[in-house]
Amino acid sequence: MAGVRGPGSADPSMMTAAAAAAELAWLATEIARHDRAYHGEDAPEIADADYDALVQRNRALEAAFPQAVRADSPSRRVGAAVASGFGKISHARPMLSLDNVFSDAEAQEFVARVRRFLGLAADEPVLLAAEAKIDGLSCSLRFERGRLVHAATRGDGAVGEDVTANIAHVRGLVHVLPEGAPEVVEVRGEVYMTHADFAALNARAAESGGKIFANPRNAAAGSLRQLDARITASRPLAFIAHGWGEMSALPADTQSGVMAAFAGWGFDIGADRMAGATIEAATAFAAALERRRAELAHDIDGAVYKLERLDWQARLGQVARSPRWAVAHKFAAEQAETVLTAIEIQVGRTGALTPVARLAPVTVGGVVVTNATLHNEDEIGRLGVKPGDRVRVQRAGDVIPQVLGVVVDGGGAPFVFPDACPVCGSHAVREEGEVVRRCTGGLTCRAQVSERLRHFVSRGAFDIEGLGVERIELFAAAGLIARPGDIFRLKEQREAILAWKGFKPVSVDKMLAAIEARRSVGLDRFIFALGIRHVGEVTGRDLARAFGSAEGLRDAAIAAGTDAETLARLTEISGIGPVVAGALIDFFGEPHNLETFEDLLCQVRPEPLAAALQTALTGKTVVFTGSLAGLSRDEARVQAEALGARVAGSVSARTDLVVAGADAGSKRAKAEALGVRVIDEAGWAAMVATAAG
DNA sequence: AGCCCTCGAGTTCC
DNA sequence: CTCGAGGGCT
Repeated sequence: MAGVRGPGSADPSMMTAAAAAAELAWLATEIARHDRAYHGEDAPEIADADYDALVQRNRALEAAFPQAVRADSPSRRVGAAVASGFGKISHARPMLSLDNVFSDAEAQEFVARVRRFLGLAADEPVLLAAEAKIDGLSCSLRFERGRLVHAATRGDGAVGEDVTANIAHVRGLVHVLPEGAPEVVEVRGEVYMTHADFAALNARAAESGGKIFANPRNAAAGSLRQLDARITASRPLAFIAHGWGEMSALPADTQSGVMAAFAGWGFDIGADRMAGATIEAATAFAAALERRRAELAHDIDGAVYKLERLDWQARLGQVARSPRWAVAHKFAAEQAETVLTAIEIQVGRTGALTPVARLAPVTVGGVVVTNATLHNEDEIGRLGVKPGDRVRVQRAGDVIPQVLGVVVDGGGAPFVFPDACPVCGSHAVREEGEVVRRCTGGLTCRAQVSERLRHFVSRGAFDIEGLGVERIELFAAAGLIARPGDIFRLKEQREAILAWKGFKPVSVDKMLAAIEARRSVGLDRFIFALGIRHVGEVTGRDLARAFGSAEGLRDAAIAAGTDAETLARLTEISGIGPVVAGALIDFFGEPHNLETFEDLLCQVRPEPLAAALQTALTGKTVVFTGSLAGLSRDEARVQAEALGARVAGSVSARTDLVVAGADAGSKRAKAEALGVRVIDEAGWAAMVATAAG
């Protein structure tokens, strides 16, 4: 920890913001710990008066430094919700995952894509930083004025868990940065356990009857996520840095340069790395690493390649889940053989029937696998698998079990894919040209109803803590919940729920508090939660931006059903084409959906997205035409969108600006005919510079 | 018409 | 994680 070991007594008005932030971080952890002890079974550790002193100190600091109030501030928590465990920390920059490649050819393709996006000349070298990909769990360490203010797990990428108290004894990281380090530094890396430490830990556990971990990764995760930080301290964890989040200044202009600076500050950055590599050198590095895999002190699951030039990284930006400037080259997955005992059919929220292979338990890559998806009807045919066959399986990307093919034919009868829903018996049809077969039962199908509710409370949607799949299904089966709005009326059923076996007041109240907290929810989550076909997290966000309110979306979708002009406006939104627009019209055209929607709106208030930065281009529609010399189409689109503009493909009366590159043809002529403003590439570059600056 | 990039929807195991 | 499909280019 950054030297904060107890409640300070300094007068808040005399403190620096960084000192206050550090102390607030400590207070948040400490108060949460006492709350748990108080609400849970453990005996309280401190007197009530001392507890009150902590809370009051927290309040005083927050009053003096309102900008330092934490997302996980004790003063913000509702009642028993504090007993839920770790505090939450919002990442200043999202913690993304990486796109994967599985061969040298795919790695080459990654570089080709980078070249295309940046519009590089063929002879321009693209240099990479390559490093071993450690199999641990990601962690972000935030320093302000050289002091560690918090440590957070990745969580869902946007919000992680506060493990500040748990990293105190982790090897390979520092708690205070040297003089001259930037004001704000977020070092990201992997917390892991070596093979030797893992074996020793399990040996100790075996003697004392403690928990045996399946592999070092699980041991590291289980050890870090201990509510009692003293247990974590006794576990041999280590940290290797691999990147960064928010930085008020960068100590170098290349990936490897920044990492070298981290090493200079005392962080372990790992020995298995290579700077300034061509893609050929990088893949050779990965191949050599794979050969040495068994000799390494810790588990790795591949190599990571990142563009060295940070200015290029910034230009490439990211897609929904991962940056465009980095890729993980995964090693060949471990394989195993087992018997496929049965093929079962699951029903998803859209009614899709998905076949799942039940397998005789087999260990693959350190984990016992018993299930594997078979994706769809065609995949079963392609693989030629039948119940009773001996099959080869692997964990794709070392995670998801996958059936590769038949090793020994078991002689069983071929699997016949059902044409009726196994849950409700309704007809299951396969649309022309589609691969999936769907149950037509709709809301009469129990599986679809509970899967929809499950989607509603899922992580990207309402994300209600304490209300998981099991409880949702239990409440649905008991008739307490039929549609989403009912969740917000559950508090009226408190007594009924408490009468059931296995429901204690503490946990029920915690759940009810979490439900209450979600009466205010982001509009993007709200739209995603509705479960409209073809509308996932990203499209939900796009729609939230475009309409600003749930009612606005509803009205537009209803009007678009009959009005061609509204429909045209809908499909002009980037990412919305005829199919998605049709799905929106269908959804709001269905009286039952509309009722459910209105009912839900009586219970919750969707909040419009925080206003994006206002620039000269916010809300404007831009069209690019002709060939651009300094940047690719893709990059131009990303630039425009970052400034709040929409990029359209064709010029119309609603176009605000046309950027005409060399040899612009009909679009430019049309823009001029319509009186739309036309600028050239240099004019665009200037506009981006001013708007961004 | 065809290609590439994203996204959505399904899945596993801890 | 993987697959298929939608959207937006060329």
